[in-house]
Amino acid sequence: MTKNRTRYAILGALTVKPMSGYDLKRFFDQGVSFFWAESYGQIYPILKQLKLEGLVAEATARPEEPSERARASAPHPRRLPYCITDAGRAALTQWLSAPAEPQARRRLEILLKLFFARQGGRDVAMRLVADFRAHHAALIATYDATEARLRAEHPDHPDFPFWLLTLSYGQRVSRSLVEWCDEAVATLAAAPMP
Amino acid sequence: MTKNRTRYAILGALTVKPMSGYDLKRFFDQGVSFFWAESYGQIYPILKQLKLEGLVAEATARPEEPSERARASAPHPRRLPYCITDAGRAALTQWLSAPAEPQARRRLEILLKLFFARQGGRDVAMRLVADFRAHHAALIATYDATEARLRAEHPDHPDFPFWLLTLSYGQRVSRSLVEWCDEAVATLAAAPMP
DNA sequence: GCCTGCATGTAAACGGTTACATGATTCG
DNA sequence: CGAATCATGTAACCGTTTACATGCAGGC
Repeated sequence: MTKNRTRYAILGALTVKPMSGYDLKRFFDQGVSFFWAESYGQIYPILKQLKLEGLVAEATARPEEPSERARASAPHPRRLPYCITDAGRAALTQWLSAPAEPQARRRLEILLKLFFARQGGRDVAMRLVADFRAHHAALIATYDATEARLRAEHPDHPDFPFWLLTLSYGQRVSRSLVEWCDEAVATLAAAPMP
Repeated sequence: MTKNRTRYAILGALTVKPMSGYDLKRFFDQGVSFFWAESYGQIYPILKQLKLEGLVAEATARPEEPSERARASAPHPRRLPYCITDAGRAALTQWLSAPAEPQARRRLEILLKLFFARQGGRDVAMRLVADFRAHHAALIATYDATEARLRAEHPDHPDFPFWLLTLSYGQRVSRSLVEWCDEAVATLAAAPMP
């Protein structure tokens, strides 16, 4: 319907495996946090809504068959996982087919600050760039660590090549930005400042 | 006070030259749109608020001295420019000194789609990447054009080096992403897909 | 006078985060 | 038992976009 992308983030996550709201939060926090984040305030209401629309359903753990009474004995359904339905898969692939909007919000605070950096003086600008450089250097380290872990643990997962691609995106961008920081330091050192 | 960055975007813009709300909108749309955007719904209310706080003031065009009666004869003040005050400059430099938050929102739709791209099939993924590549190739062209225009028209502006730096950021990132797209195409071509 | 564009503004809706409330479970 | 943690949920708030309302200026 709308341009709500959280719906599809959840639907996509449920193609990996059935998950509860809590699981989904962990998935976003630990799995894809560097390019996508969700909060409980989004997850639970939208999960409920997706259920109403029939795009997800309560998972009836096929292999273990938890039995009706076991389920009924839990008054407040704890950790009830959802799975994606056929209709959900259809909605997901339809969204996948639509062109991705390049970037929802263009707000790069570092560039806004640098654009006006002459007002703050050279030292302030230098520290700004140094912090930014350190941030991306640290990001590269985590990307590399994640890649190593992935190659060791899930080299045969069918989605493995796609996971590597998202990591590669982060690695390339952060490497570029480290280089950009070095350029910026040189420029700032040479620029006439108050 | 808060983490409202629009305030500082406006204050910073007013260090370039005094501007009205309309001018500010054009400044963001035409000047820095690739890394910062603002809408009227933000600009006018915050401008009013900044005025109340004494961080900006109605510009009393010093050089031309529009005279009291000329100003009074305009019933609805048309295109009334604001300029930054000393207090405004102080607030701006204070904000500049604070470390920049790396990235407000982490939502890269292209990566979310690619992460689940196996669900959509190879062709869909390929087109996704192709569109993304075309987008960044076009961006690079506009960056290069802007850089050429800047070098021709404002090579002596004191902020010129900083403007070039923001452009360089965009150029480096988009060039990296074009390369990433080529990697992605190769990966997708080789990956086993439904 | 009338139309088009300039300019200022605002109301409503939206997407999202934060902080809190609540109950259930586990373990010392 | 009591404390910590797990898990679900929600209300309030915030920043932002969108769409619209208004009114003035200049040209036909």
